[in-house]
Amino acid sequence: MPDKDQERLAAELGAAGGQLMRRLRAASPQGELTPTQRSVLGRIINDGPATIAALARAELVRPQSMGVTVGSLEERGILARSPHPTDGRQVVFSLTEHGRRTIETVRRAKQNWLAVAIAERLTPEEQRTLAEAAGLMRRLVQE
Amino acid sequence: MPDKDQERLAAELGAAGGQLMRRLRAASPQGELTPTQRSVLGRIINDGPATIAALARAELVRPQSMGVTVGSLEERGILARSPHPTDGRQVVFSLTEHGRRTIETVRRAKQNWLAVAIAERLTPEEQRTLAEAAGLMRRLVQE
DNA sequence: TATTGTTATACTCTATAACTATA
DNA sequence: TATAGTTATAGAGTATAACAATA
Repeated sequence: MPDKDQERLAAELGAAGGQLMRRLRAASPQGELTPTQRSVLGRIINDGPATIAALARAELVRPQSMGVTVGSLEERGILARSPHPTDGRQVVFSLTEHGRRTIETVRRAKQNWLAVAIAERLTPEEQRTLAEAAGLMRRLVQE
Repeated sequence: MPDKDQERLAAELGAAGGQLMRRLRAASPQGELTPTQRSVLGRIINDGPATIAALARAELVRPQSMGVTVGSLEERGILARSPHPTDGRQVVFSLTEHGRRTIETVRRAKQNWLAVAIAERLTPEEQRTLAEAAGLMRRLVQE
């Protein structure tokens, strides 16, 4: 059973997280990648090509929702589909060359508001705290 | 200029934050309060009655967007409007008795998924890390 | 029967643009 | 002219439900 401090921390974390996400979305205008798209692409970059169902499980969304996200990335030529070698139901998505270049561009410091803010406004120790906290947040959302 | 570590931290924080917010939204079904609504109510509880414009500035959204959020809370009888004493343009929103009771209910541990997860799955030191990180996130989003 | 993916529909959150009323 | 609020419209992200194809 949570005590007062833990309830307050939950409220504060939710509010701060919401602001951070809003800020991130606001900082990715027009043709750029949205936070959701970046998250999906980051996973494909780290773990390799993946199916919609696998991405949905990893990102904690419904397959239909992931279908929309992946579909928009496919439309933009950032992801390309290919059939699964043995399972005819599955469709594997991988990064295209154009996608790889797009991501390189996005990762450039100028476009990357959050990375700049972290570098300029947090001490190294605070950056370590934040990195640790990101891991803790990952642990909390795991079912 | 951010280095590789800082860029990676930014990406990781964005991804973890996104998952946390999705999980929070999924954990507040039907008649409950959404994270955005909770954030606004928390601010009114802490700082007292406020106008739409003031809430919009504090929460980093446009006044029109805040108008939608506040409007939905007003429809549900959680917030009530009253005219500003001296400025005829402004409308001040405050918590109703029904709103106060709603929030009490939401804050009960059973409904509060995140508080329970924090209490059960993080050590006291990890909780302190997370609390500190929430403050850092607040600082980062400040313009 | 279970899983993968698609299509249709709807809700929340946020945005921009254009307007009215008040200062 | 500037600020507070409203209304209209749109887009992103997510959800549920119903379906087809494959395992």
